[in-house]
Amino acid sequence: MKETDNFFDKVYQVTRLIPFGRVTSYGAIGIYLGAAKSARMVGWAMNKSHNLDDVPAHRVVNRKGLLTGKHHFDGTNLMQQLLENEGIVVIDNQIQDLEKVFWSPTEEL
DNA sequence: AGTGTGACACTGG
DNA sequence: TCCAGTGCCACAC
Repeated sequence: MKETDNFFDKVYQVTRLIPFGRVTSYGAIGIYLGAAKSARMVGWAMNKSHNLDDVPAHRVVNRKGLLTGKHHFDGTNLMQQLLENEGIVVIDNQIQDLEKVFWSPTEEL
């Protein structure tokens, strides 16, 4: 077991804590982890999260609310479907009313 | 030990 | 608002 996974583990933890019908950005998670500049790492962690089914990566999007990782999901619009299923309006991989569904771990967690 | 890479974020034009 | 370029950190090879 590697303790170095702490970073990734945290990412998974926060991602799992995302409330239903809410989304967050990689940067927000990075800030919460203390690595705001490593927002890219968060995405990498998500890549590994594919191994885990407890990580709702579909609730994690970039700062623009764009489903950048959708392509990485199932290769289809599964990510968007999941978000819409939670009441989030997604058009063309772009989350609508992002301000309303946005969830900040640093503020609400 | 070094290089390449990435599901980003920020700034400037 | 959008496009392009830059910085940034941590992981994989």
